[in-house]
Amino acid sequence: MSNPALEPASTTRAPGRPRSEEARKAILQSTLELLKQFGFNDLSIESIAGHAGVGKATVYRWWPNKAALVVDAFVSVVDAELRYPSTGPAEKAFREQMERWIPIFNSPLGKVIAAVIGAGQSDPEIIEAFRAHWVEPRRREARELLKQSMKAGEIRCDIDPDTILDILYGPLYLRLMVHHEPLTLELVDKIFAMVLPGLRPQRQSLQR
Amino acid sequence: MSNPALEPASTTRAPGRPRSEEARKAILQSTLELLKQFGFNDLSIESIAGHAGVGKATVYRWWPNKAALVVDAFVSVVDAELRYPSTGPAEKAFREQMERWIPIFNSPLGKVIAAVIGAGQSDPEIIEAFRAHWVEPRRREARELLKQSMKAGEIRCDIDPDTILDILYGPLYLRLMVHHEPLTLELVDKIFAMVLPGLRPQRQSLQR
Amino acid sequence: MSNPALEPASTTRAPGRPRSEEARKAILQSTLELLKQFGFNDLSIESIAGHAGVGKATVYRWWPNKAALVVDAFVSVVDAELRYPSTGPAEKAFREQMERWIPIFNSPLGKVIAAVIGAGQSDPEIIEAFRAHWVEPRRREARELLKQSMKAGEIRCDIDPDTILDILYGPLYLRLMVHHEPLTLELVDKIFAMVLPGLRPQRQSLQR
Amino acid sequence: MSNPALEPASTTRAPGRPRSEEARKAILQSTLELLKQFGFNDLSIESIAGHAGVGKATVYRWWPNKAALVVDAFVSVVDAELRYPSTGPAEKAFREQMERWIPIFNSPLGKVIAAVIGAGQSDPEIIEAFRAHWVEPRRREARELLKQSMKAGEIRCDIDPDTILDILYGPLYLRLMVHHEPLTLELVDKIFAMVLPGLRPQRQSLQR
DNA sequence: CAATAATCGAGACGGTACGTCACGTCTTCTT
DNA sequence: AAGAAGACGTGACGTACCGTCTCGATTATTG
Repeated sequence: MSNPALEPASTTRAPGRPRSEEARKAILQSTLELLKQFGFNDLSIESIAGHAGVGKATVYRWWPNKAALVVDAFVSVVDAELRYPSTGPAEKAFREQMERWIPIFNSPLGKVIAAVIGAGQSDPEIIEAFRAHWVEPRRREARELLKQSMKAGEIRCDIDPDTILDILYGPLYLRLMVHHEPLTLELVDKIFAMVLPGLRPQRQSLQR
Repeated sequence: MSNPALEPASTTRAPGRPRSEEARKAILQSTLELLKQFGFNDLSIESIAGHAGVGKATVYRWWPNKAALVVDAFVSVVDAELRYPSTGPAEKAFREQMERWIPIFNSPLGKVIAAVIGAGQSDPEIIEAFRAHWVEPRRREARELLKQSMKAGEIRCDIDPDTILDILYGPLYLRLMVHHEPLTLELVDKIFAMVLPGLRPQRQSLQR
Repeated sequence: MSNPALEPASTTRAPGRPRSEEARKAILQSTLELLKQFGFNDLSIESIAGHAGVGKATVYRWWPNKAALVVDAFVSVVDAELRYPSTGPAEKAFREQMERWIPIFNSPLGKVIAAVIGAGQSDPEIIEAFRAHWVEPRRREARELLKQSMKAGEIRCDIDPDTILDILYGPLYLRLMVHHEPLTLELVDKIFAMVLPGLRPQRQSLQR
Repeated sequence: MSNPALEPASTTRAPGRPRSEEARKAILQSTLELLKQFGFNDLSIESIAGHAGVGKATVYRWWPNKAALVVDAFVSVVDAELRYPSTGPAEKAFREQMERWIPIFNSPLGKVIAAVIGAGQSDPEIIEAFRAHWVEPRRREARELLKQSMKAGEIRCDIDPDTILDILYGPLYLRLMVHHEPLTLELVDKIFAMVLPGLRPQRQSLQR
């Protein structure tokens, strides 16, 4: 993102005082904290700088705007963690996965995820970063698991894995964003009760 | 919301100059126009008032904040349309309804809906207004239709209607917000292919 | 200066909320106060607004920059006051005048005058305003008195009044600005001791 | 001020890399150049360093603030010139000296002097630097010349030399700062026409 | 037909945050 | 040790909107 380390490796350091790593970490940490508290709109660069004990200019030196900063903060916390690979029968694996999501969506991180998706509605870069750093890493594994299960004849193979995942996870994201109903473990049960029969191999596929 | 016509019908009119209907329309129209142009975040009440040729106070007199105004504006556009044909078999009714949503979600109005949900992640009042003026009116009818179908034994009755609706519409909203896959009519087909078997009355319900 | 009352008298008021006279006075008053304390350079619009209990935008609405504001403040305090007309023999009149200046130059107003001249070195408008509202009104009277004395044969008439005034007042302003020596009544005595002989009608004028 | 050469001459040089004389010259040169272009207020240390191809810290290492730097810069330009011819009759010496000032005050250097005095009204350090590095070196010689003339009975001795110098030079500085009248050679003539009679030994001194 | 009352437009008000700039200090590597 | 480079915390800049307010003008109902 704004990582100079990604530039072609040069043995010669840039001249001048190097960037303060403490400042960078404090800024990202404060961003997450205040994002949970206030959401994206009521989050001000000024308050982030103040909370991080950092000059406003230092924030603007490294991030062009609030959006880029929030994305960086979100990515930094989420990039390598929170992956729960599962094995065994697909049904059981997905049910376990989804049940693990419920408390996470209800935690402060859930608020951050919602805030990032929300902010992404005004800024294409944000939603793209969300897809690249959140959705896709998780989908990759899930897609693989689904394909194997399809090959094994456990689940129907006339519907692409991504759509299946949308059907399974769509309701969770909907409730995360709209708050019309609580996000409970029971919801997972009901989703599976509804979807399982249709998940198994069908005699005629995609019938109307 | 801001509709005095909903007050108890009184033959006696309030004294004083009545509200200007032209101003109201101009404000809502300008809101939609600028919303499509700039998105929710870069939309200012000041610019709406200016564009509508209206005093800022006139906006604030009738809408408490930007969110309420935006929700009102887009509700005013789609209020009359998009009601469920409340008769016929439930399956067919929902499928037709969802298919009608696809082009709408892909139109500028879809961007408005996404913007409102997005803004709602920072402001509880917004998401509440979205629920009250958008989700709930539509759910009310859909819920009724589902209940009748349950009574008629057409669909299983061990899962509450709201969850069923979350499963049906969740994928649509997810794609609307995240843009990881396109919103096509095919998606509706696949959702139904997956969900229909589980929608019919089951021998044992909610089995794990 | 920034006085709309100077526009061609119109019977119709401008639309909108009228300008707050209290705010205007508070701003000018605070400007003078802080100018005395900090001088021109260390005077910030931000502090003026804060001290006056006024929004920063209100200052910028009416004055384009710090310089215009300081000039306005200076003029407002100085425009009609501090004129000490004197009659009688020119020598005595001027000596009295100058002696009256000493305590004024040593007072806070002296600091303001010095600050305005100082600021005028970076901004032609300031020094012009200083000339128009401070120097010229006082010179006008002094010039008149000198001309009458010349006609009466009391003082030489081969040197223009303005140069005489520069010689009399130059030392005062020099000490006001440079602070190399104190501004005392004694200085006035010495100036007159030096200048009086040359002030009387000379046999040969401007001899080298 | 920042002249290590004034330190007690030591045969042993300080350890480490010696001060770069090129840097010093480039800084002073850039200061003068930018000062003429932008005036004192809009002159930034940052721009001086940039223009001189020098690190900001190098400027701050040798000059405590902008004022000292500016004073140093313009002193460096005129340091060698403009010393009083310390012999001959005092009257003639001063007249010649003052006549030499007129074109200088009218040159860009005059603007610099005015800018420094102006800036000094906000910052005591500036006016002090001006006194120490500009006024005093010149006064020292002039004072000496006056004292010798007093001893020789050429000029009155009941008025201290500094006051005499204020009377002679006050009008010049006044016109330099206020611009109400032009600075011409004629002015010098008039000053001497006015002051000379009072400069000679008087029968009764300081009479009122 | 006035008096009253609520609306309208316009735009000034006290604020808050914006993104930029320069300050004077610091931390790095190079000379 | 001094050089350049340039990041650091700080604080003021001038701008844009916020939501509230005060104007005169307009448009209705009520006495």
